[in-house]
Amino acid sequence: MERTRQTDRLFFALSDATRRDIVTQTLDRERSVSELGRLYPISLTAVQKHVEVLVGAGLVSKHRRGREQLVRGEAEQLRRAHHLLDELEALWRSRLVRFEHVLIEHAGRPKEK
Amino acid sequence: MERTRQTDRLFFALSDATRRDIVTQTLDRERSVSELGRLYPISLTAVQKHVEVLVGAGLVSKHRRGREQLVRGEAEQLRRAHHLLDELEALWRSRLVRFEHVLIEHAGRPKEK
DNA sequence: GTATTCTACAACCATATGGTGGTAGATACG
DNA sequence: CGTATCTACCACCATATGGTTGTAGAATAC
Repeated sequence: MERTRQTDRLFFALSDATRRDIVTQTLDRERSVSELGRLYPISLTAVQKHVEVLVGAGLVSKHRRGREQLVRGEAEQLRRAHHLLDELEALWRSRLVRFEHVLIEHAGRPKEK
Repeated sequence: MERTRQTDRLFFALSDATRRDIVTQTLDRERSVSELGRLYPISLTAVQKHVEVLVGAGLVSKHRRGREQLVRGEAEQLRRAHHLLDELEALWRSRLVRFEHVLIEHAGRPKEK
């Protein structure tokens, strides 16, 4: 159930274009919050909030260097999102397999009108 | 930009546990809205709203059969979500590759103190 | 026919979200 | 030192979200 909330946060964090871009921008090299702020036409406070959402989802991490706060994209968590989708698909597949199994069972018996 | 909004909707739709479960429940066989309503401890109206969000994201489709509205999970769109994550990861990889390239360039020169 | 079921839709409410501006504390710069 | 920069935090606002109840219309069941 805690895991569920984490999944919620992960997908929610990915549901905003600015946040997705922040992840992209910070995957190759760390960027300070104010540096990120210059990339978008919104206030620095707004960017800070987006970063906080991403931190909560584990998609980026923050750590201080002097007066600035460096943001780094966490590729691991991206893979986790991937894995979660795999699980959904796997769930689907297992259900489909069961469904086909039922079909086969039925096919084994003479069809009734 | 329209594509971006669609991506927003897709991830947002996945950011709620009830909605994810609805997708799971409707992937193997169609279920009516009221049938889904019995699965969760919330009002039928709330379930209807969740279904609408999923329809907007393309994760399920709805079609009438008599008085009931059948909901079917769309595995294709799940795969699209998968693909979008792949793109994010690819973006990350290409950036990482560039970064490593820079490292190699630097390694080619004598280190300065 | 009447009654029941399934759905849609409207109104409403509490909270969350995404944005703003302002203030204040650290840190770096000249 | 003083000043500029970076960040955190607070209050505020508009809108979205997730939930409720209630009403009404269609299709089915009896």
